[in-house]
Amino acid sequence: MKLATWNVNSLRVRLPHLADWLARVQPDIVCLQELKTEDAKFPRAELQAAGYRVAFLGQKTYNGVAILSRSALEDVSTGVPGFTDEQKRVIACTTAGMRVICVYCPNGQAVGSEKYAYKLRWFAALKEYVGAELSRHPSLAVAGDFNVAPEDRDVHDPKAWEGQVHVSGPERAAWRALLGLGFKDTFRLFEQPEKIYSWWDYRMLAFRRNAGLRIDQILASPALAQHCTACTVDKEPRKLERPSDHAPVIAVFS
DNA sequence: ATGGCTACGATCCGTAGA
Repeated sequence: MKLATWNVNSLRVRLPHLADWLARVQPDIVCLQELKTEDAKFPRAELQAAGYRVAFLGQKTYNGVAILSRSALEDVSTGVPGFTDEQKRVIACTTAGMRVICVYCPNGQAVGSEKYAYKLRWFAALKEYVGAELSRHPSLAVAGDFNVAPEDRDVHDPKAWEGQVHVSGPERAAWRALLGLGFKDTFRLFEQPEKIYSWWDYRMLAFRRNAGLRIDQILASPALAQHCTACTVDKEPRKLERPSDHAPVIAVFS
């Protein structure tokens, strides 16, 4: 069973890459972020033709999340209950015997900015939400673009990034608070090569230099993590013409 | 040198991403 997450940075632009990738990798469940697409323009027919049921929460220009699954999607919920937010960042469903929460966490722009404060508020609300969900759904995955590089080894140049947004202490503490609920970062359940990242700036030849951050993660509840047999980043789509700036992350469960 | 790309929705530049 393969569960993947991918920030596609415009679903309409990336649909050919996504379709090719689905055919090649054959994931069972896919969490998508940054659709940048209104629901009316969601490419439902194309994804159904590829063999997936779909649940999505979109908006014009910004944000937008979706879950694709080869199995039925049940009990779809959107947003974080009790956290009023115009930004479409969270969708959840039950599928293939597990609960899946797809998240597009806020960028935060710059430490100290209003968007940074929003990011921290948002993470606090997410923690309450996933904690409550965990008690109801022992087999729970939280997958997406967290916009946090949890440790220095997730950063190509920790010195240059020190104290910056995505790596600041409060952001990392907010991310670690999710692990405090019992979740595992599936990528770190396994021995990994060094310098594995999931995002590279479009500028400065960052991908060629592997100047990236590992900000996309698949978190698994204790019961689910026991069944995780692998977690990898698939860099292949990042090598294509007009790529997303993020690469997919794939976790395998027995 | 605080830029460098890319996507979007509005024009022929501004906002945002990370």
